[in-house]
Amino acid sequence: MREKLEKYFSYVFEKELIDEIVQVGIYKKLRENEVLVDLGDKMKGIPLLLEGAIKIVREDKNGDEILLYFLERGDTCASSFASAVSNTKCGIRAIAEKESEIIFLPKEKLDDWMVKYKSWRNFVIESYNIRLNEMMETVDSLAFMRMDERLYKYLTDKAQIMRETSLNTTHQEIAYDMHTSRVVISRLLKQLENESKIKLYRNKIEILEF
Amino acid sequence: MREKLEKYFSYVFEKELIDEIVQVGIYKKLRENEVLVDLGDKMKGIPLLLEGAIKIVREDKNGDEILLYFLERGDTCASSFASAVSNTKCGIRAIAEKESEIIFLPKEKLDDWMVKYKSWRNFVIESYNIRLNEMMETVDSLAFMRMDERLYKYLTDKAQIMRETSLNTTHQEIAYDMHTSRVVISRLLKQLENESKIKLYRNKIEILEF
DNA sequence: TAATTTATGTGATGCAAATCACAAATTAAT
DNA sequence: ATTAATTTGTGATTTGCATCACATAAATTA
Repeated sequence: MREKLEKYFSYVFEKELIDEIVQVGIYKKLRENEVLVDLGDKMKGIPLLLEGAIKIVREDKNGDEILLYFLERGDTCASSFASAVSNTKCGIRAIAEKESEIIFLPKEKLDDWMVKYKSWRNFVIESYNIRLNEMMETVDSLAFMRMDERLYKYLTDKAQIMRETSLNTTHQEIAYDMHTSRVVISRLLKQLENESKIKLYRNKIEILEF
Repeated sequence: MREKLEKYFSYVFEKELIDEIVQVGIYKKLRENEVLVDLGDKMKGIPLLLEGAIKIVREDKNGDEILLYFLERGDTCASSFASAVSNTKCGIRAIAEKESEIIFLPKEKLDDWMVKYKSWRNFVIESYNIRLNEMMETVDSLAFMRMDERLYKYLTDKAQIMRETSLNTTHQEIAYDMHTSRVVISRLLKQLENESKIKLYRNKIEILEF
C-alpha cells in the first residue's frame, strides 16, 4: 500500500501526510463492476484511487442512467467528500470499470488534515475543480454535441481511462451509459467504422483514431 | 457592508472572520447584465454575493451558450475559487441578472482562512457541494427531460432566484439560456399558457403555478 | 448436435425539436 | 406621423433520435 501511495501521491502529499494515510487508511481491492458508492449512501469517508478506473453515473427516478465522468488513479470522489463532511446523501453511483485498488480515508481525519497540511487543502480544492470541469464537459456534450460526436468522445475517453486501445463492451452497455437505445448506438458505431475511426468485433471495439 | 454581511453570513462565519472580511473585502455594486466573470478570466479573488442574482453560463467554440445555474445571496462562485487558488482560467461566464451587491475577497486570504476558520472550511466545501449538485441537476435536465419540462423548470427556478412571480424577459433570451430556438420557446410557452401554468405578456411572463 | 441465450444488423414508422419563411403586433426612432 | 426595429405568432419542411419489429450470427447450455 505504501509503495503505490508513494508512486502516485509522493508529488502531491507531504511525507508526514503519507505516513498518516498509511496509518489510518483502509486498503481495498475492487473487482470489476463492484459498486463502491450507491445512490443515497452516506459516506463514512472517501476513496483515494490507487489503480484502476471507476465510472460515476447519475440515475433519475425512472432508473435511467447517464455517465457523468470517469475516475482514474490519483483521483478521489468529490461527491463522496461532500457527503462525508456534510453528512448528506450521495447523489451518484460509483462502479469499478475494471479491477481497482483504493485507500479508504475515514471522514474524521478529513478536516484535521485541512488544517495541518497545505498539500491536502490543495488536493481537495484541486479535486473539486477537476470534477466541476468534468461536469461542465458533460454538460457541453449533452447541450452542444450530436449523438455521433458524443459516442466518439465516449469511446476515446473511456479508452484513455482504461489505458487500452480496445474496449471490451457491448452496444447495449454503451447505450446505458449514454442514455440512449442500443439500436442508435449500433447504427452510429457502424457509421464510425465506415469512417475508419473504429473497428467492430463482437464484445469488443477497437479504436483506430484518437 | 458590515450590515448586510452580518445579515446573511453571521450564522455561517465566525465573528473574527467577518471582521477580517470587512477589512480586506472590496464591496462592489453590479448593474443588471454586468459581466462579473468572463470566459478565460484568471480570478484574483472570489465574490461573495450579498444581494441580487447572478447567472452562470457555459459557452462552446461556436459561441452557443447554455445556462448552468443561478447564484443568489449567500452564495459564492465555486468556479472562481478554483481559478483563484490554482491560478487557472475560468471556464464560465457570470452575469448579473439584476442589480446585485458583492464583496470581492482577495485570493491571498483564501488559504489562510482555511487554516484559521472552521466556518470558512465548511463554507468552501459546502459551496462546492452545492455547485456540484446544481451541475448534476443541469445534467439531469439535459439528459432526462423534454424541452417543455426544462422550460417550466427554467421559469420557476428563475422566478425563485429573482424573488418575483413574473419575469421580464423575451422568448429569445430564454432560447439563448436553454440553447434552443426562439420558435420552439414561443410554442412551448403558448402551450404552458394553455395549461394555465403561466400567462404571457410582451416582455413579461407571469408564473401562475409553482 | 440441438436448443437457447446473447449480441448485432436493418427496415419502417413516429415524434420532438431545428430550421425556414413570413405575417402580425407592438414599441422605439426619425 | 411615418418609418424602422423588436417581439411574438404560425405554417411547412427537415432532421436526429426513439421506438417497434424482426432477422441474423455467435456463443452458451442442455
